[in-house]
Amino acid sequence: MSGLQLKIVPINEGLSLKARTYEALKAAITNLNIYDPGAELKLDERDLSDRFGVSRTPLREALAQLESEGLVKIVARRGIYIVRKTKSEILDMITVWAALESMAARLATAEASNEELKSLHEHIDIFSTDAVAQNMGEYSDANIRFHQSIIGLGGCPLISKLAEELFFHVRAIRNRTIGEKDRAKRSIVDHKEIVIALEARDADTAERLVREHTMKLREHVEQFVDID
Amino acid sequence: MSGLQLKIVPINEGLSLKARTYEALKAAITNLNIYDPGAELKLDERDLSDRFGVSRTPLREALAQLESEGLVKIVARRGIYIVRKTKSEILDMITVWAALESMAARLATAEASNEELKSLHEHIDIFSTDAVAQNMGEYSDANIRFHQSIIGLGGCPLISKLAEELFFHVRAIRNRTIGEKDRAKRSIVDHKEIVIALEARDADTAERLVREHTMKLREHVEQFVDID
DNA sequence: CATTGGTGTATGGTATGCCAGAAACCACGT
DNA sequence: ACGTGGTTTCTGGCATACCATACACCAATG
Repeated sequence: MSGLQLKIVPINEGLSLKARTYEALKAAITNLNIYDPGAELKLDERDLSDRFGVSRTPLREALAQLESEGLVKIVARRGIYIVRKTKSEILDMITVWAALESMAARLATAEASNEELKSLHEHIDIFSTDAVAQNMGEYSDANIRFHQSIIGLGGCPLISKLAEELFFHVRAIRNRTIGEKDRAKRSIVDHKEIVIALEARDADTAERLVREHTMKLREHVEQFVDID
Repeated sequence: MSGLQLKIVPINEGLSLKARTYEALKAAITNLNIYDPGAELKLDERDLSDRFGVSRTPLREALAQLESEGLVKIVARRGIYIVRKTKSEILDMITVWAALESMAARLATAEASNEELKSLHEHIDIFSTDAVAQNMGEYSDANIRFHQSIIGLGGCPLISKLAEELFFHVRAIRNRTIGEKDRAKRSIVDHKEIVIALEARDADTAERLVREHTMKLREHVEQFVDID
């Protein structure tokens, strides 16, 4: 059998310095709560290149990429700044999220198998509407996985990719939206209705429910979250 | 009056070399019909830096940005390749476009003024369904402006920005989809219905019509366009 | 003639040094 | 004390030189 053959593992060795620097920077920014008033938003090329142990060249290329993604802003001879999204921009992102996920739901009614749709229950059924109140953190994770699953079931990689980028930004203000038990309970009910529509292969209803659900979040953020 | 004051024009001088190189490269790629079998898809850093008259450093940063936008692919020690989107990716882009524009239409029913909605007629009324056949090129431009206008009336800058990026890619295969007079005539009818729904402030209908209209394009591309 | 190992070249990756402009600092004159 | 002008420093932009590897070519070997 294959025991006689050498087991070759691709060497890989990791990617280029630029790519690794990019990842490290992104992770660092991710872990920073940029909406804290005291957050350190200014970066310095030379300082970073020292701390990462790479020269400025790959670092600069990583930064340029982050800039084109809108995470940082580079100003010549002034500095590099981590960008804080405005509230308006975050609301727009949620709107686009709603557009994407509702389209994904529509597609899922045609593309997803019964088994795939069934798997959505995993993210909901573990929480009775009472249990939600118990552990908000755990619920929040399951909540995210639920929405990402729907997007995945749409079978459109581009939607998944775009949604992931949006999620990255919205995540930063997430800790300011959760915590209300009432919202969470209502959310569970919404999710159950969405699954029912998906399993009924009712594209119009699934799309509408998903859109309304996400736009509810948008409204909530608009009313109760203050980040500017 | 202001005639006594010096008229100061911002010196500007143009942006950084990196930014200008980026624009030049993007324009060059735009003007290249990348789906022609004989198109030159391989780039060379040193050659480009010579021809643009800049060093490799800003050129590389421009290329890195183009890569993160998916226009080129850089392979270490192999070369830089202009990316040809697969048919599947293009279909996905049209799907996302449908999601975005239909959401924009929904928003427009609430956000746009009557005057703004009225302005949509400009892109349609000049073409009777007969005149369309006369000048496909001119119609095609008006067609694009019509859709971009709807997206603009949604009042969500992020949707506009994303749609513009998508448009850039889809544009490259556009010349392979137009030309059928029947499709163009049907398109005019669709557009008129969309405007009616918008002016009636009927969000559900406007969203549905826009989505269906764009998904029709998707279906058409799927059936009749061959780019792989 | 086919295979194999070496060697040169092309090409992207990285390090480094210098440049120019912006901001902070300082000294001087009023 | 305050405004003004120069000077120093900090910082990103750019050019250049060198590095490492994938590939092509070639020669030696059977």
